[in-house]
Amino acid sequence: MKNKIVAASGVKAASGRSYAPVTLDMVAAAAGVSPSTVSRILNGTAVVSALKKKAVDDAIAELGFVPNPMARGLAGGRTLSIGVVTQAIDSPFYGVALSGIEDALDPAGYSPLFVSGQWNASAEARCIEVLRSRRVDGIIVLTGRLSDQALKTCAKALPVVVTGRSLKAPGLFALNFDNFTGGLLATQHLITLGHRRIAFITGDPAHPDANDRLRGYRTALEQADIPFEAALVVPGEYHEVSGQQAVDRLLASHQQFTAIFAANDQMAFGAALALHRHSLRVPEDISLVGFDDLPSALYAIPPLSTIHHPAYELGQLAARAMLQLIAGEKPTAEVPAPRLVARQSSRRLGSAAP
Amino acid sequence: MKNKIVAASGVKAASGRSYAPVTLDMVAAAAGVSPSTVSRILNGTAVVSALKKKAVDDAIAELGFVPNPMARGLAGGRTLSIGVVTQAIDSPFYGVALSGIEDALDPAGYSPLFVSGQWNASAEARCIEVLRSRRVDGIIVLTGRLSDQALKTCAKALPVVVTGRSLKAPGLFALNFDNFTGGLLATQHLITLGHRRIAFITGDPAHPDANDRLRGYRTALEQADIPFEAALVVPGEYHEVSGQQAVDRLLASHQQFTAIFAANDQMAFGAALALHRHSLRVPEDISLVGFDDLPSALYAIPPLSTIHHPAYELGQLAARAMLQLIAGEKPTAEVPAPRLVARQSSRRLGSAAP
DNA sequence: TTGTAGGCGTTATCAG
DNA sequence: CTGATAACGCCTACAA
Repeated sequence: MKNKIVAASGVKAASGRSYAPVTLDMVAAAAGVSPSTVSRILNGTAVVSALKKKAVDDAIAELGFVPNPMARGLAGGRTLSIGVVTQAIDSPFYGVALSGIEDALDPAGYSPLFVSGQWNASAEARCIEVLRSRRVDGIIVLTGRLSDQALKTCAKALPVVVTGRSLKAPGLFALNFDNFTGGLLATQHLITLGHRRIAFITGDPAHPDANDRLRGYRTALEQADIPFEAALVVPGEYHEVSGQQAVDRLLASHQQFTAIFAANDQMAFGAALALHRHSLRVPEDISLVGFDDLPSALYAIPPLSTIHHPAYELGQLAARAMLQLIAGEKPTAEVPAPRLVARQSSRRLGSAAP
Repeated sequence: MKNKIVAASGVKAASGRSYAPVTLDMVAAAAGVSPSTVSRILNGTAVVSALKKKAVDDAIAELGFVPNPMARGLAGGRTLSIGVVTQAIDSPFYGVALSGIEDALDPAGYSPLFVSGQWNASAEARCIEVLRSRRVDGIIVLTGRLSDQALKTCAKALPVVVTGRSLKAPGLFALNFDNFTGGLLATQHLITLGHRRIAFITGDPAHPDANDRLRGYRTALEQADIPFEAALVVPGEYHEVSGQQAVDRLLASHQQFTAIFAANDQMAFGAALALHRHSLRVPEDISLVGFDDLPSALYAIPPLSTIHHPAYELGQLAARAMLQLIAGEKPTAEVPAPRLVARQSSRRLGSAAP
């Protein structure tokens, strides 16, 4: 059913003609059947004789008919559009995820409707109102600040897929990345390289994932019998400036450290710049590890060691889960496990060569 | 079916929703007026007595009524949504522009509907079909590959705002950034610093802006009486890898050069990495200038000198122009002029200190 | 200034 | 299997 819609618009695009309001009724007339029959063929709602089906398919192709989503939404109660609450559409991390969502939704004939919550619970709540008023068929929330309760309530009204937290509720599916293990891996990596005084730049404490990453850091230290030192943990806010400031503060405090683990890549970039400004080289003087594996991590100087966070796949998974939820199936998607990507920003303590 | 209320709740119950649809009719009933009066107040279509207006406004607030965009769209009115054809929603440049669009549209009650064309004319054509089928009130095309003709045709059916090219047609408004001057400024900057052998990494030749930037480069050379050398111009494709490869090729060709101007920041980042890999320092050995002033340019090491391209403002301007077009006004927006942002990746030729 | 009636393009519910 | 017919929620003449 869905494929037909895509095919139809493809044909129309290929013919390059300008828009004309071809309605379902016109198709019906052209095919010599009733509108209901056309509708049934379009939606696979009922079995139709092969003969009429062909006649209708031909008419659709001929006329370049594209169903009107408005009318469809009004009559049928669905809009073939999925609301996506993101925090910042221009974030390097979310951008990739959105791209994954779009790609997964498209073949099913659904369109994403993006709204930005700006890391602000009340803005997010407003976003959800907007989406509802537009009668989206479901809502995907990319790691926001809404309370679990708010999401559960929302899920009573329409399917919800949320990333960045674990949560169980009817009509709701949560897709959580294992930030704890990610933090663990990153820290273990540095420990394995011989580092013992490892500074940590935290993420925004309001994010659950930030705390998980911190827990991973602490656990790795414990496992290696390295005492935790609060002075080596500096607060950040997940963006570049905060990483830069964190390092400035760290340096000003005269704490000794040979490595830095930043809770995300953006802060790692800021940290790298601060180190550079203080004439500290990465990785010769200080090893640096980030988190997320943004596309740009590969082009940092030196290329950043980091934890791979599959944002694109996450978007795809979320979208597919939503499609399943809508179809009444139970989503089973699992987020890929975190994986360390060792590049050139980290090296063995005291080694001259990499 | 006995009456509307029963019918409505029946539908909702069937689809398992608890979201109570408040309709315009209900508002009318609550306020003791006719539906058309409510509609008029909602749209400002006609003058209504202050008394009834207040009653209706109260009822709307009381019931938490939100007009159904589907019904509104179907009935022939607006959908309050603007289609935005972007090339890659996860591009650092476009992400910022989208953000500007969203922010400018929101206060007017419009929502953007983003679709990605992937730098592919036929995909873009399909995008436009999708947007039209969703009955968007207008289309903003962010620098695509569609032919001017295709855009003009499209503009006959609904308002179109396009960036990245100059074009005049009824119902169409083009917002073009002055890429030529940008290229000129960047090159002049390097020349002023004493550089004479300046390599240029081009953008994808399929983009008009890429050629304009190249023209700017050539013109600056001419003005300074520096002979143009084809061997110093290497093709790129606007992404990091291509910048990296361009430098590899340049170095392999044994051409002498003291500076590189990359047609966008992403290629400049790739170029910087390639230089780093070849143990060439920026800016001590090679000066580097980019184009676009991506947010991350500020955090490159060293921070990248570049041409400021106001992506966010561009998005805002495009959105506002669209709003004007819809209102029947003639947009007059002008894109801010390009501006050089000198940071640390470029310095005077032969100088030891910055 | 206000109300009434008809229709926008589909889907869903009935009979046949 | 198929075809009328009634919604869906709102807007816009047309009438009053």
